[in-house]
Amino acid sequence: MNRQIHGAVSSSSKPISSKTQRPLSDSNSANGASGSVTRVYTRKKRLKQEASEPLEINPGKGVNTHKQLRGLPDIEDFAYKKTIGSPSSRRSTETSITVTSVKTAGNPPENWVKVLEGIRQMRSSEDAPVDSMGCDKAGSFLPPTERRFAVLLGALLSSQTKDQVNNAAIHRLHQNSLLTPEAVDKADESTIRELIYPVGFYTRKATYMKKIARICLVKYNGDIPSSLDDLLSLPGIGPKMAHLILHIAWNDVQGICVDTHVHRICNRLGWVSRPGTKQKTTSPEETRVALQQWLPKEEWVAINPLLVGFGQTICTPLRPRCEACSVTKLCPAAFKETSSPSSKLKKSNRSKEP
DNA sequence: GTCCGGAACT
DNA sequence: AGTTCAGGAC
Repeated sequence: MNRQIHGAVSSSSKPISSKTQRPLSDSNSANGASGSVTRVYTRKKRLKQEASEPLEINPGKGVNTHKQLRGLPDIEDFAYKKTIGSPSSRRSTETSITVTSVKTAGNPPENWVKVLEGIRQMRSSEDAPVDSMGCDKAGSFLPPTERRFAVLLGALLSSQTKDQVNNAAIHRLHQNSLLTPEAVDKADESTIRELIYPVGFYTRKATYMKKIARICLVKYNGDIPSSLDDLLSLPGIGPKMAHLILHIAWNDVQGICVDTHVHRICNRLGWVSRPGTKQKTTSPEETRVALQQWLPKEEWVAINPLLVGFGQTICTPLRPRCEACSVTKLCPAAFKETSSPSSKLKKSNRSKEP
């Protein structure tokens, strides 16, 4: 039924089931960091200057990354934190911009429309956790700037976390007026950590939240970045979340939000492969680039919730329920991963699969 | 490749 | 008890 952006939504591949919360144990309410809120950021990895070509992404919207970050107090190091735009992501972005004229850079797999329709049908008859929502609904009641910040936080917190837990955490932050960069910047990290618990990796995420809040304040005037590269430069925000945030917060589709489900399913369907080969792609990023080569842009946003839900209910990572799938006739991997007990032995035997 | 912090499988 | 899963940092 409804398929919203899915959001960072339950990235949980686990079949539904509930049971998460657990009382906040005092060992988690560590206060060791409360005094270190303004700690000095350690110098991070150097930007891997592939400085040759000028990067032009999202013209008109983006802020020019490196230069503007240089010389800013405190957050300076973040400018160099990540490799901004690997060669592949660069290419993909360019592709996305020209997609209307090129339409499809690569050859679409046969029957992809039928497969997609089949999956849509299956999805409409089964409920998947992904339907319950994630960061796309975060802060929908807030004014735009605050809503965007809430979306960003929702995306950050949602990974490895059930929607319900994530939503509850966002709710607690809101109750404590901690959904603005100003407030988060002022709050103790330990306070934030306790409020967001038990989202996955809450300690790291509390740290990221503090850093992100400061960056938003200093560099983006209290808003969140609006370009892909600037989002990627935030700690804790990688390709998956960056594209998701762009979609939801800015309604800007620069790329496909590829998570582990999309990655796995596209490979099973034979929709993507390593460039120039027939081998499976080895990372979600590689999958994203390959998928963007041929999938019409109109499908870029919908593909994520669609495949995530499908991956949670039928095309599961382990023992996919091929018997319940309506597109097995079009799937090269159908019935080939019927995990049998001794998965160990099995795995080594089938190192390579069609 | 390991870590993070835990849930949910086998 | 051991393994798998998941996004990102390092």
